[in-house]
Amino acid sequence: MPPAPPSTAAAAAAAQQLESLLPRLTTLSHYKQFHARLLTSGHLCSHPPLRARFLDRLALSPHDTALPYALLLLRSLPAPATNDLNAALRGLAASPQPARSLLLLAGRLLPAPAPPRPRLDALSLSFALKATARCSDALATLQLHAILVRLGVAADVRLMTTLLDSYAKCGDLPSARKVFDEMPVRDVATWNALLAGLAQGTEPNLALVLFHRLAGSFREFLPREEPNEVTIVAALSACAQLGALQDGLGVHEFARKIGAEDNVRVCNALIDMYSKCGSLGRALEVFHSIKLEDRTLVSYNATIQALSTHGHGADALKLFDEMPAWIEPDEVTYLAVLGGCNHAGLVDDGRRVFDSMRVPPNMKHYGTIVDLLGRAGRLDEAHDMIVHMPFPADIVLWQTMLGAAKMHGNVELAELAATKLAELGSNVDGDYVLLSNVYASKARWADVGRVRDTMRSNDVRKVPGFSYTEIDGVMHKFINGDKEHLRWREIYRTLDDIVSRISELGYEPETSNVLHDIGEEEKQYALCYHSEKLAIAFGLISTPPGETIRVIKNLRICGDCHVVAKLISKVYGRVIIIRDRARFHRFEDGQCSCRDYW
DNA sequence: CTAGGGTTAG
Repeated sequence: MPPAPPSTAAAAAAAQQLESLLPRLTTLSHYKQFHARLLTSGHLCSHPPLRARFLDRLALSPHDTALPYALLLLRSLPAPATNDLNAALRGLAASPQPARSLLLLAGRLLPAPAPPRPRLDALSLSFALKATARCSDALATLQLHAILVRLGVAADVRLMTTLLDSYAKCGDLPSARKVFDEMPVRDVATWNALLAGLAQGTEPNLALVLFHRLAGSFREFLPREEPNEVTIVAALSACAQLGALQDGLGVHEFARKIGAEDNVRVCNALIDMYSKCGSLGRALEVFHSIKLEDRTLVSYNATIQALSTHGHGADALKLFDEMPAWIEPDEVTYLAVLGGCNHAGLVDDGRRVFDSMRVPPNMKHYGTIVDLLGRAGRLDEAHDMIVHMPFPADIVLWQTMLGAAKMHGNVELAELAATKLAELGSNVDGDYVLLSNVYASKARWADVGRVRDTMRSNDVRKVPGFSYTEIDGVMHKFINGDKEHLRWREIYRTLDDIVSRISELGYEPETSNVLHDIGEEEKQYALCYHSEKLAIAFGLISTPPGETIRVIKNLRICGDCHVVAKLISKVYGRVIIIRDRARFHRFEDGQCSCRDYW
C-alpha cells in the first residue's frame, strides 16, 4: 500500500511541487521517475488532475515507447477518469496510427470487464475528430457527430468547429457547410475552418467568395468573427491554387490593412501564392523581407520550391546550402531541391543531393530522381533506382519511367513499365499513347495496333486538359477544342493567324504526341486547338500589346504547344508564362526558361 | 488551467 498523504494541506503543497516539475520532463527516464514519485506519494490515486496532466504530457512526448507506456498506465488504473482517457486519446490521435484512438474511444483498448469505463466528454470527441480528420475517415466523422449530439455537447463552438474541420478534411464539404450553417454561434476559427476546407478542397473559388464577404465588410462582423492572420493564410492558399494573381494582391493588401503582413506564416503563404501565380520576383521579395531569425523551415521550403518550379535550379541549390544550421531540412526541402535540379537539368547535383539526404527518401523523392536520371538518358540507372527501392514502385513512378523510355526510344523498358502499369490498374490514355509512340518510332505497326485494341476494350479513362487565364481579375477557362467562350470566333481566327505567321518561321505541327489512330489532318486539328493555345490566343486579343500573358494548365504542356508558345513570344513580342502541372515555363523572344528540358 | 482554424510536396 502506498503511504497516504499526511495532511490535505501538505498533500496539496506536494502536488503543487510535482506539478511544477511537469513541464521540465524531457527524457523517458524523467517520466519514469515522475511516475515513481506519483506512486510513492500516493498522488497517483489521490490527485487525479495531476495524474491526467502527467499522462497527457507522456502520451504526447516524442519517445517511441512513451505512448505505449501511457496506455499501459491507463490500463492499470483502478478507476480511470475522463481526463486520463482524453490524454491517451489525444496522444493516439497525434500518433502515426490515429485510428487507434477510435479503438480506445470504443473501449477496445481498455481492460475488458472492470474497471468501469470513464464517460466521454466534449474533449474526448474533439481528439477523436482530430483522428478521423487525419485518416480522412468521413464515415467515422459522421459517427462521432452522432455521438456528440447524443452526449448533448452540440452547442460547443470549439467542438463544432473541430467537427466542421474534420468533415472538410475528409473531403465531405457539403456536411462541413451544413455544420457551419446550423451553428447558432460562430467565431473567427469557425469561418477559418470553412474557408480553409473550401480552399484546400475542390472549391477554392467559393473560398474566395467567402473571404471577400468577410474582408469587404469585416467591421460589421462581431469582434469574435473578425478575420485574422489565419483567415489570410487560408485565402492565400485559395489564390495559390487558382493562380489568381489579382485576388492574391488584394489579400496581400488586406493583410497590410489588418497588420498581419509581418506574420511569418502569412509571409510563407504569400511566397507560395506569388510563386504559384507566376510572380517569382514578388515571392523572393517577401522571403527577403522576413528577418533572418524569423524565417522558418517552411519559409525556406516554399522559396526553394518557388525557385525550382520557375526553373532556377542553381539558385534553389544555393539557397538550400545557405539554410541556417539551426534549421534541419526535411523531406519537403529535399523534394524541392531535387525538383529544382530536375527542371534545370542538373543531373549530377541532383544525384549528389539524393545520396546525401539526411531523411529517408519517400516515393516522391524516388519519383523525382528517376525522372531526373531518365530524362538525362541514364535509363538503366533510373531503373536500378526502382529495383533497389525499399518499397514497391507506384503508378506515378512507372509512368515516369515510361515517359523516360519513350523519350529515349527504349522499347524494353517501355514495355516493362507498361506491364507494371497494367498490373497496378492504371488505365489513363497517356500511358497508352506513350507506349504506342515508342512502337511507332520503331515502325512496329502491329504493336501499335495491339495497343489501340487494348485501349478500345479497356474503356480507357481520358483526363480532360484545360487551361485558364486571368483577364482584369476574371478567369477564362478553356477545354481542348471548345467553343464555349463568348468570343470563340475571334479566338479561332487569331489561332489561324498565329499558325500562318509562325509557319513562315518554319513551324510544322508536331503530331507525334497524338495517338496514331486518327488521320494526319485530324491530329493537326486536335493539336491546333489545345486548351493552352486557346488561352494564349485569347490573351493576345484581350490585353494591350506587350503585356505578359499568364496561362495555367492542369496537365503538362505538350511538345507542340511548347514550340508554338516560343514562336508566338517572338512573333508577337510577348512574354508568355505558363504554369503547367509540374512547373513554370516563361517564353520570351523565342526561348523558354526551361531550355526545352522539362 | 488541460480543446478549435494556418503555409511548403512527383
